[in-house]
Amino acid sequence: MLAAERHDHLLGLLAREGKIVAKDVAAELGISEDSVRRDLRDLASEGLCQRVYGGALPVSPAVVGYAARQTVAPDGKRKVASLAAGLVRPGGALILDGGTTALAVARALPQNLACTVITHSPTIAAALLDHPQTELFLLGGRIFKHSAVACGAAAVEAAQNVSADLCLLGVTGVHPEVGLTTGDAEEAAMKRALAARAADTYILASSEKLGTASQFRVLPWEKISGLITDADPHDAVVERLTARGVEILTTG
Amino acid sequence: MLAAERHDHLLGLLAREGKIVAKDVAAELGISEDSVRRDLRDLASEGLCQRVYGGALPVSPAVVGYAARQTVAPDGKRKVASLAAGLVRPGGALILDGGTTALAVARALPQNLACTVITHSPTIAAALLDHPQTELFLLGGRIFKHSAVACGAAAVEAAQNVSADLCLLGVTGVHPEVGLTTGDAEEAAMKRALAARAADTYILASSEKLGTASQFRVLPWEKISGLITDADPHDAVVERLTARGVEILTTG
DNA sequence: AAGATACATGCAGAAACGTGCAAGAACAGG
DNA sequence: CCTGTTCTTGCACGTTTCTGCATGTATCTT
Repeated sequence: MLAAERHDHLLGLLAREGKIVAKDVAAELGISEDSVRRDLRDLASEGLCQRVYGGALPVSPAVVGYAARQTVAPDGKRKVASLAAGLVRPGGALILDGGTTALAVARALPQNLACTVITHSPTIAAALLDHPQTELFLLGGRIFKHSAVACGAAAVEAAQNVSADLCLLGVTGVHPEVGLTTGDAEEAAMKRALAARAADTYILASSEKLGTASQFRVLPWEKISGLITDADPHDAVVERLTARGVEILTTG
Repeated sequence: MLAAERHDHLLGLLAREGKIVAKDVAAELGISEDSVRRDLRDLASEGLCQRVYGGALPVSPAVVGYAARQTVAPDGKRKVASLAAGLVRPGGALILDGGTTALAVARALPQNLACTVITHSPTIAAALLDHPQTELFLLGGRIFKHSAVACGAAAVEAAQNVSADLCLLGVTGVHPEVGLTTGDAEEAAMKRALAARAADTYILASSEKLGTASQFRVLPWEKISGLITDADPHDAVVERLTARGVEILTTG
C-alpha cells in the first residue's frame, strides 16, 4: 500500500462517512496507528482535513452536516452487506437499489472487482467512483428526497433498457404473507422495475424488518430468489419463510 | 520486452487499477525495479503519470483524488460559484454541469432556494440532497470515471427530454477564437446536449483557463450567453471576448 | 483524582531512491 | 564483416524516506 494511496483512502473515507477514527483505519488497512496519525497530520497541514482527538473530520462543516446522516452502518447491516457483496461475481452485472443497506453493500464490494453496477441512487454511484474496475451505469429520473433515489416514470423507463444477473433490493417490510413492502408507491414501482430486469433478485433486510409490513407492496415472494438477513435461522418469521420455499442467507 | 511496450503496459495498469507499485510490476514482468522506476520517471516527465514513493498514480486522478478535489475549493473558484449561483431565480430550472466548479455552484445555492436542478453528475445530486426545496432531476447513463458524470448515448438522449431557463457549464479551455473546449469527446457532446436545452447558457471558468484550448470543441461563442470568471476585466483574453460580443460577469 | 487512551518524539530497521558504472544489444559507417 | 558509438539494462553503492516500536507527555473519561 502506497502512502499516497492511503491518503486518498483517508480522504475518501472522510467524504463518505464524515469522519475518520485512527484506530479503526489502522486495523482496517493493517498498518500502525502511528502511520495513520502521521498521514492525518500531513493532510491537515495541507488543509484537507481537520485533526481532532482520535481521528479527523472534514474541513468544511457543510460536509459534516451531510455526512452525519450517512452514519456508519451498524454491525448487523454491515454483515448483511458483506454477505450480499459475496454474491456478486466478477464480470457480472449487478442492479443495486438505493438506501442505507444498499450503500453498505456498495462499500463492501472489493475495490478491484471488475463488474457492472447499475443503480438509481446518486449516493451509491458516488460511493463507487473510486472502484477503477467497476463499470457504473446510472438510471436517471426525478430524485425523491425521501430516499435519495431516482424514481418516477423516467426512471422506470430507463430501467427497461438494462439487464443484469443479480438485483439487490432493500425494503421496509418483510412479511411472510403480505410479501415485501415499502412506504412509497413510486419507490415500490421502481423496485419492481429493477427486479424485473435481473435474472435473480435478493432482498436485503436486517432482522428488525422481519414480520413488519408497510403500505405499498413491492413484490410477492414468488418473484424473489432469496432473502439476505442477519436474523437467527430459527426466528419464527424466518422459519415461516423457509416453509414458503424462500431461500434464506443468514450471516450466522 | 521493448521499452515502449513496457510504457504501454504501465499506462494500461494505471488506467485499470488506478495505481502502480514498482516492486510488483518488476516481479510481474521479470525486470529490475530500476527499470520500472526509470520508466515511471519518463512517463512522469511527459505528464502521463504522477510519481509517488513506491510507484505511481494517474496524473488526473479522477478516481483517487476526486475526494480531495471536492474538499478544496480555492478562493477564485468559490467566488465564481457564488456569482453564478446568483443567476438562479427562485422557481426557475437550472441545468448544472459536472466538475469541481459546478460542484462549488451547487454548494453556493441557498439552502432554501425553491428551484429545479437538472444534472448528469451523481456527485452534484448527492450534494443537493439536503436542499429541501430543490427539485432534483438526474440524467442517467454510463458514468465516465474520468469526470464522474453520466455521458454517452443514453445520457444525451435523456437530456432531450428536459428544458430549463439556465445552463451552467464548466469547460477546460476558453479561447477567443477556438471557443470552448474540453478534453473528452463524450463530455463535449454531453455539454452540447445540455446547452441546447436551456434558454441561456453561461460558462464557468476560473482565470487560469482563459486563453487555453483542449482537444474537443464544446460550443462556439455564438451559442453562449456569457462567461462567468474571476479574471480581471482588463485581462487581454477578456477584452478580446468582450470585443466579440460575449457578456462577461466578473467577481471583481 | 486516577486510569485509560491518544499523542509527539526519537530511534532503528527496512524499503525505496538516485547515481555511477559496466556488460550487453542495436545500430551506423567504414 | 568489423568497429566504434549509442542506448539500454541490471547491479552496487550511499542517501533519503518510510514505518513500527518505545518512551514520556497530554488529553479524555469515569
